[in-house]
Amino acid sequence: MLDRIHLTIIQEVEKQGSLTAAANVLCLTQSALSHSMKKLEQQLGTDIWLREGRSLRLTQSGQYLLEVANRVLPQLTLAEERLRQFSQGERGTLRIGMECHPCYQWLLKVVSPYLAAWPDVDVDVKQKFQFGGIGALFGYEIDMLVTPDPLYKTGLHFQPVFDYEQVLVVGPQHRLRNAGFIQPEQLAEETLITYPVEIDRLDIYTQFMMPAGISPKRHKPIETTDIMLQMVASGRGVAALPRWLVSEYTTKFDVAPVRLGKHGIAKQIFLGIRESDAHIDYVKAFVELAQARHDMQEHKA
Amino acid sequence: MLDRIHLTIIQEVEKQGSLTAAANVLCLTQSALSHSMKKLEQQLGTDIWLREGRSLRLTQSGQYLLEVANRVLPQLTLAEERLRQFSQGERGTLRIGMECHPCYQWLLKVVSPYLAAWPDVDVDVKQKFQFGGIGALFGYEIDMLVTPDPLYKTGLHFQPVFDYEQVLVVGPQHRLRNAGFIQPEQLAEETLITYPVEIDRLDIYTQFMMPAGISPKRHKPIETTDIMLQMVASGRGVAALPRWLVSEYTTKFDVAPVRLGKHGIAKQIFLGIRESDAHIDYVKAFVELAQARHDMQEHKA
DNA sequence: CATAACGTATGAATAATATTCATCAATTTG
DNA sequence: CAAATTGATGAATATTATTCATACGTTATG
Repeated sequence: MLDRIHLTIIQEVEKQGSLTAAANVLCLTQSALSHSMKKLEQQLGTDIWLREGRSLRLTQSGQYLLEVANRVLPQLTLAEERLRQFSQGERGTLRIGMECHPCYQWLLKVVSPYLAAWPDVDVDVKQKFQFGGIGALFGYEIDMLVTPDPLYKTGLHFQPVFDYEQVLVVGPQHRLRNAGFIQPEQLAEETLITYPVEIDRLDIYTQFMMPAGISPKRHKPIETTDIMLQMVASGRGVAALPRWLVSEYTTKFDVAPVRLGKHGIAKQIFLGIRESDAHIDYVKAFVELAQARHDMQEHKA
Repeated sequence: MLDRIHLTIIQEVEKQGSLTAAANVLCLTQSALSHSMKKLEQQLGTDIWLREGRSLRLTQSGQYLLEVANRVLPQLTLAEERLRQFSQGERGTLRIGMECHPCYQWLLKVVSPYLAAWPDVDVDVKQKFQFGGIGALFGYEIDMLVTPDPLYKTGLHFQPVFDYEQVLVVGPQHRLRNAGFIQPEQLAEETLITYPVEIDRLDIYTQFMMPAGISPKRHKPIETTDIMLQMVASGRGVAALPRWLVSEYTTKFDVAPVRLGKHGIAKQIFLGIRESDAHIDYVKAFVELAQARHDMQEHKA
């Protein structure tokens, strides 16, 4: 069977000019090369070299094999180099899953410096999962999960990476705009605009209105943050978003944040990975980058 | 070292779904595959499969290796197939050298049916040789030589493939046009047009004029047969060409052949090969094709 | 829920293969 | 022409691959 060693020998013999010289370079004896190639020639049924006195000249088969060697061997050495990079965690693909809209905003800020620091790592972002984010993590659909709902299970590791306050966003001249904070009842006559997800994943429902037995007058799902705030700014309803996100949009739209309840709704985003991946350099680096940003945030607060 | 067998195993395991099934297909034991791959994993420093219960899942490294396998293995099997074809003489490159202009005309007629019969054989035609045609044959510059001057030496094999008469070509109203044959002296006042080669390779000199101590009034070298005959037809000189070649041009130009000397100049073209190549199918086929045409020609005559 | 069936891992034994050593023949070099 | 160099080759040896026997864990089944 035509094997890597044969291609290597042919290439080296051509480079060195003789079996003996090639044998030295390859740390083998001349005899070994001679035996190897003779066997190959017998198996292929064609000579690779014409033996002329004590020198070798490639036959047509030999020339062809040399071309194959020059083409194939680099592919194998590249593969080995790549695998070394994989094993050192220098290269890979980081598939990040996300389960919430604020997560996405946060991610954008982290990925950019990460990509710069790890040029050989590809980052894929996925948003839909058949069995939920945790399932996707366990099922190797993704390698990392950004979520507000950690699930501390064996085999997984979660850590908080971002703290924020969920606030109500109102437009100009809204009657609640200057309230220090609001009570659930004050939303009963409002149109509530949210991302199009199940109600039990909306904190303003689960943590604010549902405990008080209140529903908004109307509920309107909107895909994008921009459109959502545009509608809020034009007085078509109110929304619930992270305070920091609202702050970023106040120059663009005339909207204002209002605290939900006396103490506000405190939220956290978590980063989850499989514990078995914790040693991989480029995974570790991502977690550490997130950690560092989190520490910075706490220091400011 | 990443070797062909490893790529084969990875590919087959993926195809069959398990080590055990792949082992059967590859005519090895499950144990052999397990040992092989474990060793590779240790050398590469990275796992290829994640062992989950009794099934295997490719890691990133493994997926990458599978891609490499799918890309590289076909190249190796193709190479083996090509080498088999080389060994069977079904495929190759036939480098044909030529030393005379009539040779080229003859070759064109033979190559065309040959290429049709041997679609996997490339034919290269070369016309310039550092050490002459024979030298090129010995030096493996070419595999076949078409020449009027065979040299029967050990290691080479020549055989005649074309007989023809070298004749003088004259234009319309030429004073020699209707002579049955001419003597050397009758060329003393003519302009002789020939291909641009050394005089001692021109038969009309070596076999006709030089023995009689005669030179033409002028000697004009012309590259192509067409231009040459055009000049002859316009009365600008006379030329020496094979009779059959002149016949082919009589419809195109108003030229006529005249015998050189009472018995004419008889010429032969020979086909030479290295004896060591005589067994190669596509070489043998070419020689036989030439032989067949020669026999046909003799039969007609 | 026990148990059969199946898949992988592993150490030791064995078989197969590659490599070396010693030597020859042929060719080139000085 | 002697010395040096190169490739080929058979036998001895070392290395490597493969098998065998078996263990361990998972999955399927009645």
